[in-house]
Amino acid sequence: MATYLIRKLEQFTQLSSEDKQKLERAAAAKVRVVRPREDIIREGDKPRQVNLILDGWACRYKVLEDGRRQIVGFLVPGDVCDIRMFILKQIDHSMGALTPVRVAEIPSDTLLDVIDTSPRLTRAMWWNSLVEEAISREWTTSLGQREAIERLSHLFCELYFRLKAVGLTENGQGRKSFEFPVTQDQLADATGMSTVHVNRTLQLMREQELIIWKGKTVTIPDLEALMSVAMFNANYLHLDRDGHELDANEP
Amino acid sequence: MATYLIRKLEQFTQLSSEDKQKLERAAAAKVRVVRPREDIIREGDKPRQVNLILDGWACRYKVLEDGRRQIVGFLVPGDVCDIRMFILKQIDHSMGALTPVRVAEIPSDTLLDVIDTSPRLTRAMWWNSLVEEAISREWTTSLGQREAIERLSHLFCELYFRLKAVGLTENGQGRKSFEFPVTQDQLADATGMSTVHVNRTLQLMREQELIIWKGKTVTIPDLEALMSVAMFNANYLHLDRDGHELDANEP
DNA sequence: GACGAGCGTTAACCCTTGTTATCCCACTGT
DNA sequence: ACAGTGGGATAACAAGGGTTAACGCTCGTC
Repeated sequence: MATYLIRKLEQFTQLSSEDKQKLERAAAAKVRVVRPREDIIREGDKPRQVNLILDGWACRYKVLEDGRRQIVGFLVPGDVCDIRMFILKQIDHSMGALTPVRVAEIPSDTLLDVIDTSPRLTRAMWWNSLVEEAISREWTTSLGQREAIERLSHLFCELYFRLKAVGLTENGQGRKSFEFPVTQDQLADATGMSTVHVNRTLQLMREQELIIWKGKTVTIPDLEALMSVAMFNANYLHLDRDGHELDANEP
Repeated sequence: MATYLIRKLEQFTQLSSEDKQKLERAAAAKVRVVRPREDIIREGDKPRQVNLILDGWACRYKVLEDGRRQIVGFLVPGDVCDIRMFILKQIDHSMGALTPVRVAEIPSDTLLDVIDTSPRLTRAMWWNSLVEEAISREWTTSLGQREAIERLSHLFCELYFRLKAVGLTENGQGRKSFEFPVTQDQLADATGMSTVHVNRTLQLMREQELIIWKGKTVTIPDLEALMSVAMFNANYLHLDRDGHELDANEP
């Protein structure tokens, strides 16, 4: 159940089989299914438990008074929606399902207990939330400095590396691909662009063979080219366990 | 020494005098002075200690390969630069002084010890980093959805509330003001706008009497008006200890 | 007292991106 | 077979904001 989370945490540090079992048990407690467009948590809710994405895609988003919406992050399998938030009186942003999503509802106490009894897990969960913070800063940088094509390219790079870390990418004949069940509308909300301009820019990216996007599958024919356009530097994802360098050509 | 940090944390919870003394002692250990334009920490550095801003203004920023710079957050007195980062191998963004800054260098162990021996402080520090995350998401929202005048207005609102929390605002004749030693250039890097457009937009804001900015002092003649333009909702700063509502008219 | 650095201000022009409005296709339910 | 809906693709036009290039003011320094 918690396979993806475990895979992700193991990017940071090796977990003992005991640690893994603890996570598995915690995630197995209660599973909820959320349909597309439904919220997993809504801004203003009081945090009661911690939500772990088991399957499907979701996003964090904020809505302005006049209805404008900004997606501030994508949530993929293995992502924990709201760890540590239980010390706040209310959540300051919403999380909504983009596809059918299976969520494990872990009672705060259970998670606290899991963490308290394993320093290694504590560190791994800290690492995880530091990475989320770093991703948020990188989004700010993208929205502030990168222009349309760079911004989209950067997002595809980010998602490729994150999905690779949980084993949700494929690598056939040097072409990397992954499931990407997001509409252009949602992509517009995430990149701060209009739908029309997202579409225009995607056409351009296809022309330049930066991505191939058919149905719900995105293929990256040349990751280094995409990274170069995006000025993507994977350091902020902190995936370099044991100082081992990230390499675009590695499977 | 740690006065501002203590004031900030007390927005979240009452601290015992013992807690406060612990923080004071930790902050008194070693103080470094950083000159304007110098870095407090540079991207790629290995975190060795935790830096607490005692005095002055700084910012977090990221630089793209081609030199474009995005400021991803402002650091004011009482802000902790890099708590929790010591579990990472390297820092993923730089922090630079905007004015002369006095920084307390707190050894990681000291801080861990302080936190470990006081659950209340632990929670307060957690709360603090959750607020920082929330601010980062709000910046993403601003850059993605708010247009120039809204974006600048929002930033002034954020800074007003943050500075109020540490006692660095004044409130004479209903007009709120604070020291704001930031150049239009830096404001441009923070809002993802060009310097020229920052200037244009500031002129507009002065015309509409949203702000008065003379020398290094910003005055807000009508906070509610500014908040309205910015579509500012202070919830994300989580300053509502004991469920007490935030009110623009309160001193 | 002259000079330059740093910062703010303005104008003219242009380009990236947003807006509005169609049209098309694939899917779904009846 | 039909309409309805959601998603994608395009075109024409408008506008917000970037770029470039001046100019001016206030310091601090020699």
